[in-house]
Amino acid sequence: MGASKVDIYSAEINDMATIAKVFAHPARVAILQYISKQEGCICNDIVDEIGLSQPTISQHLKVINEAGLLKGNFVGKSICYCLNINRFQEFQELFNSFFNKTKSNCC
Amino acid sequence: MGASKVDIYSAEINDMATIAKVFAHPARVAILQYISKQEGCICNDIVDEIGLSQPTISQHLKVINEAGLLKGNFVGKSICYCLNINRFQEFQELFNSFFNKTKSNCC
DNA sequence: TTTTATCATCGTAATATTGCAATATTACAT
DNA sequence: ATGTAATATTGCAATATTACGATGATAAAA
Repeated sequence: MGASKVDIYSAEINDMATIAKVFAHPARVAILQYISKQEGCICNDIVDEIGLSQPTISQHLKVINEAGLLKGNFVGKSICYCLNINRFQEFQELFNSFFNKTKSNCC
Repeated sequence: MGASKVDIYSAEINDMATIAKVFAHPARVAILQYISKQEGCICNDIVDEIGLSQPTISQHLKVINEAGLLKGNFVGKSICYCLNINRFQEFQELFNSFFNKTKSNCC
């Protein structure tokens, strides 16, 4: 196989897994941290900062973006990637809600 | 490829990704939720509850266990799985620390 | 217009993950 | 000891992910 049986779980559970997947690769964690550290949201030195090729970084950015975590502003020929904090906060709340719900009625 | 270049990231970043991977599959999220819901930590009807085969569930349990999230008590020939709340709480704190750090100094 | 820089996409190789059938192991009961 | 129920392990097929080189697309600069 290799494909998850998505249809047998509730939407809530699938959402949780989908969101977690974004953070389930160190490159994406590193990208998110790096972007957030930049004042004024500087562009693609991400490739230089992290040790991966430009296409690979671009691919990871796509995953992060599809999760709604990016805002991209064009500045000349570069793109300024910026964290979508609202969405990020949403994720944090979802995680906490999952954690709290799961541990609360535990044995 | 298919293999992550783990050696180019800090331990903190790799830890974050490793932990997230546990929650990055709906079966594992479902298993955790189910286990936590049971009063007194009941045994392996997880297979019936979720719609996957016994070997598959066993495999997912192994992943969860290797992350330190399970306590297993033998009760006759069955095993009572129980959430390791301390570890679970640890994970929650790690996530929150990552979220807070990342969003705090953002553009 | 041509060049140059930045980023996305395509194609592809290597590896990982998911899921299950078959089998092994474990632990109790008889 | 033998049988049986519960769980783990193995082996394999299908699919997903990761990474990169090559190629495109776009927009400023020359």
